[in-house]
Amino acid sequence: MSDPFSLPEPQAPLPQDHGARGTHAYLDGLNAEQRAAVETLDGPVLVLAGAGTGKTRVLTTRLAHLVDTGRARPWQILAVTFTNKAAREMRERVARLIGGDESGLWFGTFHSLAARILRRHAELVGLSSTFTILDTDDQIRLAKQVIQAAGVDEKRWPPKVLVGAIQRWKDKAYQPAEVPGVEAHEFARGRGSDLYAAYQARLKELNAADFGDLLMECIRLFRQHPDILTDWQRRFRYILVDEYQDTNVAQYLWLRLLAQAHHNICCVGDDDQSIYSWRGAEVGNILRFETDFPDATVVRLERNYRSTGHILGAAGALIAHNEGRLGKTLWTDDGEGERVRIQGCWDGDEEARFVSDVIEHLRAQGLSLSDMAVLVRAGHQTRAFEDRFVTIGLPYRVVGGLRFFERAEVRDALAYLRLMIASADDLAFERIVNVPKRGLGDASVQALAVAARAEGVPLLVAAGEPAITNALRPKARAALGDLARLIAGWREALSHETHGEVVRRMLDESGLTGMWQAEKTPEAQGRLDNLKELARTVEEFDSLPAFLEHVSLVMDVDTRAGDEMVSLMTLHGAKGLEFDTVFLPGWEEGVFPHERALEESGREGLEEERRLAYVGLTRARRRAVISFAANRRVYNQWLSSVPSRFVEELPAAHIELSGQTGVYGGNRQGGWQPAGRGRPSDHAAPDPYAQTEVYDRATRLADDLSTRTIDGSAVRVNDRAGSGGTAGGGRDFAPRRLQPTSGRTPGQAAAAAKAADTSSFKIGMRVSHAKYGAGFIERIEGDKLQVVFDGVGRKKVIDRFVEPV
DNA sequence: ACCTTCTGCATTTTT
DNA sequence: TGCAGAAGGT
Repeated sequence: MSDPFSLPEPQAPLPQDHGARGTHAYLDGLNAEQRAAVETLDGPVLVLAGAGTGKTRVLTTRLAHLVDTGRARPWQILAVTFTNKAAREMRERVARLIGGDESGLWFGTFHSLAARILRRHAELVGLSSTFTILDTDDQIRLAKQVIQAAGVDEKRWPPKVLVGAIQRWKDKAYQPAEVPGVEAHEFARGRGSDLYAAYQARLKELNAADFGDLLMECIRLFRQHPDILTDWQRRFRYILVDEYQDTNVAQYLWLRLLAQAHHNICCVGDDDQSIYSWRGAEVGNILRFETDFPDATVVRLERNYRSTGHILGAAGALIAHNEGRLGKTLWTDDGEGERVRIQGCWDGDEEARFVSDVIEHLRAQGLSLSDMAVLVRAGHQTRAFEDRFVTIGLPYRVVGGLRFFERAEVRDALAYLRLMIASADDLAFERIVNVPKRGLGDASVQALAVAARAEGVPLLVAAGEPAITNALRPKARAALGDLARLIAGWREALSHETHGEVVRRMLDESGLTGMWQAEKTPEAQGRLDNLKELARTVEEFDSLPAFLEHVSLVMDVDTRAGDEMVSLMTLHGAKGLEFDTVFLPGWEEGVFPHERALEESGREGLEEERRLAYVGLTRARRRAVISFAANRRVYNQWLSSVPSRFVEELPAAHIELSGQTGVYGGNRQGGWQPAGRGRPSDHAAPDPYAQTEVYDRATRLADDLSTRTIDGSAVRVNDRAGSGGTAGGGRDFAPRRLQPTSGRTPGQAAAAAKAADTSSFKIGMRVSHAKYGAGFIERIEGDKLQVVFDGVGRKKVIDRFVEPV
């Protein structure tokens, strides 16, 4: 990886055009539309690329074509993606196409590219080129200080909310003075923009930028310094943008500034997959494209290479319920394939059981777990599936959950590193001043802050100056002095030791390692491992600043796919991915579409939810399985719900209903097999679509619950929904709250207690599990064990999946 | 200064 | 329900 602060390379003579159209091998196999999108090199191009229509191929081929025809050298091309993962993948594919010379390409996310530009000219926006990029924690801490300094009640106006408001303003590229009065009024009765201004001022003092600043300050730079803008415009002769439907106003302005001289901008997007409006994305940017670039060529990619006919049919019919689309109809040459399966379940547990049954069934047919994914609306929904998968020992991976660089212990270590690089990073200092504990509480830090402010120096500098800390207790003075000396020592060591060595030394000498070694909790080992991993990762970078830059901008760590595991992730996280089999649970009114989306954004919100459903369906290559539950335990309460309206919107011709027919509509189906596979061998797992067993159990449960714990409204829901002949109880039924019970029924509790004796496992016993490794038993309930695994934490497993160690 | 208890709160999505 | 942050006790 090259130095993040380096300039793009100077221009070099262009190679000759390799010849007439069509002689380029990489163009073979493109369809006519794709080819048009690739070969229309000059002028603005808008590619409306439906799901699975070869969008990435078009983008990468176009990049290769630009280089290959000699229109531009790699470093004259700016390629912008929405995620780091997309950038990585595309870079690799381009490298393959153009044979390795892709290193000069300016390839990355909006934020990383903007940061790169901003570093070059940081002084012009009041920063130095070594400015730090704040994470969310830092932002909130800073907002809190600003709120306190302004004497605003932080109970009524929480820092988190201010950060949210500032972020939204920055998404629209509003400087503090530009925030419209109405919006400024949203926070603290009109003080919003003042607080925003104070926040910005503080950022400059800290020589720091938050995420939104990267773009907004870059725009300010371009606007205030036309000569600099012109340089960059000349530099980037061609611009490519991926996922254009997800760009916000600031990103749009940024692009427009860069492209307005030559108009060689190619944007690829799909209005039907716009799912980030809540984060400031403007679908309108797609519509505006043709207004701002009147001579734009518009190419539609509608031929789908991913999914079967039934899946496309279902998805297409669903999305057709949205208004105000640009309008595309995906089609395929492939066969119809299997219909989209729709399964009603009694409750969330049954739904998880159902999904895991189907997965095992498919696995028994020889399908790979890595080709299957469960896509949920909200992160917490993965939990029910995790519990189930752990219970039956099914390997899975949660994608996009806790991220490495967001763990507390990693952030602490990073704060130390930041201080080694930049003394002025007060936020980092505050984070670690008492981590590990060194007897420096609030009082001491406050006193230090006062003294530092009086001297006009950063906290770290003040801590190291006895003359400044003389007002503090001797003990605190000594502790601060030690801390400052330690950090100074590491910084000095950077000049003659490798940064990897220094980082390892820092972990030990700071006491971070010792702190976690001393901790007896089961998680401690995992945290120590993370710190080791951090030190190892640091060594992959040329320098500490380069590493920190990477951390701030690329929060993810490449999760090794390909393992034999089911993927579990949110619908948002699944954008851009594809799987043979996709499970879409939780299709219930209130959950999906999400109640809050409707409350907050009305019809717009609904349409975005529908696009999310569309994204989910179109992830599937061969099989999509939708499910919903009639009852769900939310917190402490039972919530009864009706199927999502999206279920109803799927045309009968493309779907197949099954299961839970007593609650929601006709039982039309017996068993099924995956299409195109061999005959069912001896069923290792029961065919989950032959649902009589589940149905019986559900009916028993229904009787049980309605007599014991559910009041009349639940029975009404069941009756009403059950009388309908179709899937879906209708959009008229609002979710109904049922009488809360205290966790479980008395019968269940008694049964669990009784069963506890019969196990051969004992509390406190060490056991090991295929996925989680070793741990000790904390609780026993029948055949279920609650085990605290080392480095993983508390999990419930079934006893036959663990062995005594 | 640190630890415990308690309350009160939220539960959408994240570069 | 379960966590995070605040208050209160030692």
